[in-house]
Amino acid sequence: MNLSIAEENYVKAIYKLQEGDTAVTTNALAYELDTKPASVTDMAKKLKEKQLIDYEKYKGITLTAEGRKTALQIVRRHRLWECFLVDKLAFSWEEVHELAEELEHVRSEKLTNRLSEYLGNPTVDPHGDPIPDAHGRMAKPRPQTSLDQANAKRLVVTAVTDQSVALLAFLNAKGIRLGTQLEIVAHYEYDNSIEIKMKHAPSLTISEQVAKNIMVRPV
Amino acid sequence: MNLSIAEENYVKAIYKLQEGDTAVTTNALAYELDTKPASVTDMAKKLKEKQLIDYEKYKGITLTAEGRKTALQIVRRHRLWECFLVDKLAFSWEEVHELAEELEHVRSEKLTNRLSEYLGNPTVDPHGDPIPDAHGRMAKPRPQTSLDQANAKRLVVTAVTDQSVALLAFLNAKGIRLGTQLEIVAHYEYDNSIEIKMKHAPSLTISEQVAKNIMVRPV
DNA sequence: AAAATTATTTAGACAAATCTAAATAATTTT
DNA sequence: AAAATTATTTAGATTTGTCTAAATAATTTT
Repeated sequence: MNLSIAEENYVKAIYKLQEGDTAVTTNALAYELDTKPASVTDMAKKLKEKQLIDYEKYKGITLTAEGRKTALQIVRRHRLWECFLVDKLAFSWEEVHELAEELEHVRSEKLTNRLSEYLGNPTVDPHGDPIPDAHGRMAKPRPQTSLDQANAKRLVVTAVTDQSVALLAFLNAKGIRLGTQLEIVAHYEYDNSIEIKMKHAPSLTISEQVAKNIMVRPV
Repeated sequence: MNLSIAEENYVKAIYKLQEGDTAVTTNALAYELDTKPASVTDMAKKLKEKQLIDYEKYKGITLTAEGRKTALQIVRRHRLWECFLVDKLAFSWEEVHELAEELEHVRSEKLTNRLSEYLGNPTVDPHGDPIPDAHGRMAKPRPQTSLDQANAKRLVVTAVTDQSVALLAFLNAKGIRLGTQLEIVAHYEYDNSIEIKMKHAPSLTISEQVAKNIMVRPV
């Protein structure tokens, strides 16, 4: 099936928003894609026609098996290009998302597989997200929670869920990246802030807002 | 200026067809882009509006200085990606053109320059075509002629002007690639064929049609 | 130089992807 | 359960890039 770039972006966004088998709403998708609900309705009809999604008026959207397969291919390409940009071209993690958004639309399986091989078949991208293999299989992420939910004291950063340039640059500035080890010093209900401490550095305070997007596991 | 992929393809095609300051005709451009003359007229108006081309009804098309600059950026990206695919991902030269057609539209100067650096700032692509540098400057290709025009006997292949998969695969099969040294054994007017001989191989016969697309210089 | 041919442009249409404004359905509040 | 609010869809318009068919300009042939 030959999809346009717009169609690919919809499929990818639906995949991202669909937790389990909860249907994705028109509004949520419009917000995610920075477009209008009316446009989402239009596209939903097309993608249903192409059997990539299940869609009934007013009932929301879910991917079909075929749609999920397509989504995983796009995600695979996106994350492999991110690895390439960081590992080979020395970009920093907050710069690569936008570039990968463009590169992911080059739909050549041969290119994708060669790129993967060239990079040593990585299983996670620079933000800690798992990379689907050529068959769409993904390593199950190890149990992780967001930093604001963590009970353990000594933690390691495994992923970042919000890939906005702003957040990633902020974390960069604070010295927080994948694999960074840290301890929770205190959690202040008073102003919803968390005090953390990294090795060889003074402790620092971040908001719960930020902590929600930092995934960690006990070390 | 933000150009669409279609606009970029027109600018690139005009650059390719424009020899010296001869204007490019509507028909030639339509043929090159596999579209209709009427569509070319439509797009010509848009590109004139954007000051990328000079265009007067019935008088043909030439690039402005701005248009030439844009074209060179696209050509630079195209040829760098071709180098990447051949040098790093082990594609053969006939496979890379189509992929580079897509990759060339990722318009990030930072990416382009990092890629160039990563490849060792190459000055020619896998087909022997020169790569413009970040300022649009290109190494002047050394004097070369097409194989069917060559007078010298001992020659080296410097470029291939037609990048169709068919021709490149044909040359591959015959063992002809960039840098290949050969001798002209005979040129038969009778059936417009040329007999050539490469080192350590029996002589072989190719048509003038093919020879026209093989660029050579005396060795 | 008139006729025939070829090249180019115009006019009007279409598909894809989007939008706004209005209508309708679903959900929440009172 | 009626009213108010929110979510979604429909209808109709817009932009981009393309097309066909017809009209016009340029060039070539006779």
